[in-house]
Amino acid sequence: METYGKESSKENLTIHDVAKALGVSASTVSRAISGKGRIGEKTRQRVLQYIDEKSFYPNASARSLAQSKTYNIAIIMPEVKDLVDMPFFHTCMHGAEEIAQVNDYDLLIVTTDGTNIKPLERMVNNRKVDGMILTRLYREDAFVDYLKSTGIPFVAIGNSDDPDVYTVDHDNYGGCRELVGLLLSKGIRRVAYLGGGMEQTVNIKRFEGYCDGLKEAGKQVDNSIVYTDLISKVKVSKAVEEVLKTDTDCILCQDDYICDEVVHYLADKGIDIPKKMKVASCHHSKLLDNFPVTITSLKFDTMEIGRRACKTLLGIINGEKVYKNTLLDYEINLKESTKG
Amino acid sequence: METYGKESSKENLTIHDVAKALGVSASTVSRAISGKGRIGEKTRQRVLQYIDEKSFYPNASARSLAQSKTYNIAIIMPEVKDLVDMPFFHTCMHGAEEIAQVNDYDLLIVTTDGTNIKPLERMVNNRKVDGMILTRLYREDAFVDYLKSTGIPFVAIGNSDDPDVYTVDHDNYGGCRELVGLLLSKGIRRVAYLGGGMEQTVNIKRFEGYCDGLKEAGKQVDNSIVYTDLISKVKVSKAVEEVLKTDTDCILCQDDYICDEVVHYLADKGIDIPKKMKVASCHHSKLLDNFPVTITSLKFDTMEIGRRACKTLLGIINGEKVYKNTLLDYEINLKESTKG
DNA sequence: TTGTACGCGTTATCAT
DNA sequence: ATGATAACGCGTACAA
Repeated sequence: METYGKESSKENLTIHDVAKALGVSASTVSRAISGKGRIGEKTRQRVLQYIDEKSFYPNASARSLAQSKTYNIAIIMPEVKDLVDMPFFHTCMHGAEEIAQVNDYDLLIVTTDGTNIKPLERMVNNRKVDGMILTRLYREDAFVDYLKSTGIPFVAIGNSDDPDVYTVDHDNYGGCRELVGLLLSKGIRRVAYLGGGMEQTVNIKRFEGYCDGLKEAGKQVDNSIVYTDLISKVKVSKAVEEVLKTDTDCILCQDDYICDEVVHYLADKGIDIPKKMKVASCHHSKLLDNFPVTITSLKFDTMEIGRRACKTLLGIINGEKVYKNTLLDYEINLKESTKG
Repeated sequence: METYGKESSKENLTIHDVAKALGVSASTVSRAISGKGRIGEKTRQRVLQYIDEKSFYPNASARSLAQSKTYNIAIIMPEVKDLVDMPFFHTCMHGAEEIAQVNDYDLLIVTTDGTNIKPLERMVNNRKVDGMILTRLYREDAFVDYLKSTGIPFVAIGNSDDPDVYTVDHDNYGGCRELVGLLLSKGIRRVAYLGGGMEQTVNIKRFEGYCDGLKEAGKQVDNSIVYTDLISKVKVSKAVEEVLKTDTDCILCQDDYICDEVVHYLADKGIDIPKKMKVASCHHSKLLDNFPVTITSLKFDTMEIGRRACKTLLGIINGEKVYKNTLLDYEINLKESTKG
């Protein structure tokens, strides 16, 4: 096994090689790189210059083993099937990655549906990551229970009642409440609510905002124009059909996916927006940009969600003091769809 | 150091713990797990049962260090700015992850623009991955040059002249050629081509397919209705405006992003599709689904691209024989936009 | 300030 | 078939 010329080839150097070449010990090299422990400034510079020159990079696995730290974090993505709002998750992912990268962490993606925790277990059991970001929260969240039981640091995107869970979220509640208030102040009389399920906490928050927005304006929540189980396009259409029978003059959509269906339905029926019916959405994405009429909506900085989630996670990992619950601001975009 | 009750706590076991408990040596345990090396069937079962019972999982970092293998691969994603066709990349990503997961590999994502190879270098230098998937290919690709120089296994999504590069791609050339032929056979006389830049090899392939499709039908490529530099919406509009001055009866769009703009422009001008102008796109995505008129397009199985890229990469890593260039099939969807 | 020696948990080589 | 032992490359008490 001839290893002559090893140094000059693409064989990887070790701190021992560096140490030998510089006539110091391996620990000195280690210290120079990590910055930990006392070390003379000149030797430190000497080492740093040498490893830069020779392009030495520490072996991540070895470092990992020695420190019990992987410098990896994982982000859990929902199954692709319901990819209607995948852009949201992907944008979060990129935000998280941005922060991870500048902190010399790598981001590992894991896709799984809401029930299968096997992929998480593998990561945790094999100690492939130092922490995790959960991109979705359910009311009774099996992932949360599992992660808590393991003690691994994690941050969830969304809202949780659990005082143990670190969360980062948009202020869905505040946004919806203010939006509803704004709509009512503009002369709109009755606002219907079209939502698609209450399993995810984000939807609960939006609905609460809707309710409190009404109450704040002295109005009652009228259950005959409230829908929270519109899990298919057909159901959305049906709901709009029902709403049209009442004297409702505005439809508030839980997200732009529902809004998409509402707008299409109204267009099909020749019902003018905003003349005959006003429409607003609790979430803005690219989807809304392709409509003939611009839609009033809540705009959130999704990338920032990912960034903050990652920052918080790294904070926890590094034992820093971080906020338990981060609530990011919203922006209300008033557009044509609620004009008049 | 009292370690009583250690087993029941969340302290992680090692193969030594297992070995001691079973009265065998650590190497035996290792063999039982890996399946490598000779080992008695009954001891093997005994070990396997025990580790299952006690939920022992090998430490990934240690294994990594010992084997010089990370069981990680990376996928390089383009910068988020031009997220017009991000869904393509994200879908690839999920496809790759699916395969990675069933092979006990983890997928690490890295975002970078076309010029900055720093993030790649970090991964390679620190040996955090066993291989990489490149989701984009440029004509003179700095990433390819770099990766080749390191010797790390990698697979690129797209097309490359370089005989050293493993690639997986849709048959963009064949698809476009057949699509053009089909359009012409349906009575269309002149097909304009609207493309958005020739840096990426996928666009070159599509354009070549367009040209050869024409030639095959005995037509000449007419440069006055060919655009390959429409890098903004305005430019696309301008191009359509120009094309409308000629007696062109069909516009072939390089991708659905351009198609989006074309359709909107025509709608604004009150030009009926397909009566006054036929439209087709070389790529289908969700974007096309929201149009008032259904669009004839090439449909590719993007998830499968990711899967195959990952399979190929794992094949290379494991020293298996794999195809150098994989070309996946296309599907031509004839819709209203070219009817007549 | 620097060096020595050992540990991190696994795999691989060599005996037995 | 199994066990002892040496890597793998880095971090870190402890010693000097």
